[in-house]
Amino acid sequence: MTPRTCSPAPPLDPALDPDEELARFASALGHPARVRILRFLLEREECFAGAIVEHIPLAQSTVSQHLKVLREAGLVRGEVDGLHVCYCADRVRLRKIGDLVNALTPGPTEPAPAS
Amino acid sequence: MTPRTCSPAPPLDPALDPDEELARFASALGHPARVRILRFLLEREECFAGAIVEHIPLAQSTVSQHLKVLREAGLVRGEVDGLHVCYCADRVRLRKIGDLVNALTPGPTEPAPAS
DNA sequence: CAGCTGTATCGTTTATTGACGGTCAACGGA
DNA sequence: TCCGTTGACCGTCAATAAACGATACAGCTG
Repeated sequence: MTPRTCSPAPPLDPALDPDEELARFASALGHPARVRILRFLLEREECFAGAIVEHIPLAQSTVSQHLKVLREAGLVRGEVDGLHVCYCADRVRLRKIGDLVNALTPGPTEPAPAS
Repeated sequence: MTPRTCSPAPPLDPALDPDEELARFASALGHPARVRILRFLLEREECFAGAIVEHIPLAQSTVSQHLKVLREAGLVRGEVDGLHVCYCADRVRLRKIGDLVNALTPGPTEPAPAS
């Protein structure tokens, strides 16, 4: 069976200059609870919202808000599955953030932006 | 002459759990003006504060605030050089952020945390 | 259909952030 | 010594974010 992975590709705002884009992602990661949620989702490949709420010592509504922020940044996707909502971290998007950060400091591990 | 590189190694708060640490860094990167400042510093290897203020369409005091945030996150160092303050981006710290983000998504380019 | 359950959203409160002008300390030059 | 320049810091204001309880809503289940 498929391990309940979320839909493959949400759109991404194309009209952002790189600084704004990076700032947007970083901003979404800029709260410990959100990092924690993200890490939790990454550990478990997928899970429904209730599990997250149980894992995080915050009110359900607060967790939902954080999930919304993560969703809007595209770091997380959620899709309704009957009664539950199944959330997944978007690894591709996360990779992209790492790339954006690494691109700031061209160095030994990052050959060159090149053409 | 030395190219005005800043001092080598400021301390780093050791007692932070990884989530908080990442959130802290991300939070510092979470504003377009700060990303822009950082990029500007990275382009120029070093420069004094006035140049940054000229480059960013914000009041001097605002830029100074942003520099403070970047300084407190350890992304930037500034040292007084007579009348000026010489700012440098901390490439090592920036690398570390990239690593922290990439470590979230162990994948093809990131062999494994291993033992 | 009625009720329960899992989530999202609303409205409120408090805390934090962003931007600004003003000011102050440090320094260098006249 | 006096002045101009540089940049940090302070106080203020407005805007945004974080947290919560309450409520609304959608979809099962009886």
